[in-house]
Amino acid sequence: MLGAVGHAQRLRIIAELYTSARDGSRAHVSELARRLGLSRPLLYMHLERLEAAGLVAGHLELSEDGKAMKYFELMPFALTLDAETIAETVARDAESATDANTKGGIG
Amino acid sequence: MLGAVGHAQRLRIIAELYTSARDGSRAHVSELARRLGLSRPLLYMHLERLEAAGLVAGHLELSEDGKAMKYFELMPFALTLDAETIAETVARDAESATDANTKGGIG
DNA sequence: GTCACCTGTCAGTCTCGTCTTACAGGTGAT
DNA sequence: ATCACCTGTAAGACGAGACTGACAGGTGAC
Repeated sequence: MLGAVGHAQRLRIIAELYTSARDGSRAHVSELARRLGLSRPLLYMHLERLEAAGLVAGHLELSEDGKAMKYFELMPFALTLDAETIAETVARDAESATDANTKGGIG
Repeated sequence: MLGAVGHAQRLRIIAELYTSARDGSRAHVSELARRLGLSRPLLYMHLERLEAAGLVAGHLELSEDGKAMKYFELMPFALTLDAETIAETVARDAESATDANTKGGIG
């Protein structure tokens, strides 16, 4: 997930979604792309990454005139980033990786 | 800085430095590389990045037998990562970028 | 001298992620 | 039919970053 946040464009996307939600307005993908100055395919890719990390959620809606519009909204998230937390997370990941090897090993 | 943390190997390095410090022991670069299973040049690169982000600090010492040893220690850091913080940071960055263009422009 | 340690850096490779271009499909308005 | 919107995906260019191997230099022990 830190990988998802570790990129300037993605931070800009989060910021834009945040301020939009703050204004009470929503933006579909194309509109968002125009505001951020990104191409749509590129924005799609970033949104996929953010969605995979659970930071945003998108759903397709039909507007009044019948056009399909995909709206994205920000998911509430908060995590504290310090050395201790990182150490715990890494240790946990190492354990589960070992488990996977132990239990479901090929040999 | 999120860029520095947004990589698995770097998280492992931080975790290793943290647990080492917790044990009261220190590790020089070569020792660290062996523990993590990384080549020294690679570890150097990651440590540079972490040092540039202010997460670690390294200093060269002379051991009893006169050998040069470079020790790295973890700097205390903690940051809360949520949408609001990100939005503020992005806004601030955009401002300072505009300032830079306004003030120090070439033309 | 040779070996086992250490630091520090450079040149090159190779993978991954970013980003653009282009396509295919759907709707309503003119 | 043509235009202006929208979604969604695939192919390829491109560059940054990760990673390896080799090198130069220093120390103490045998």
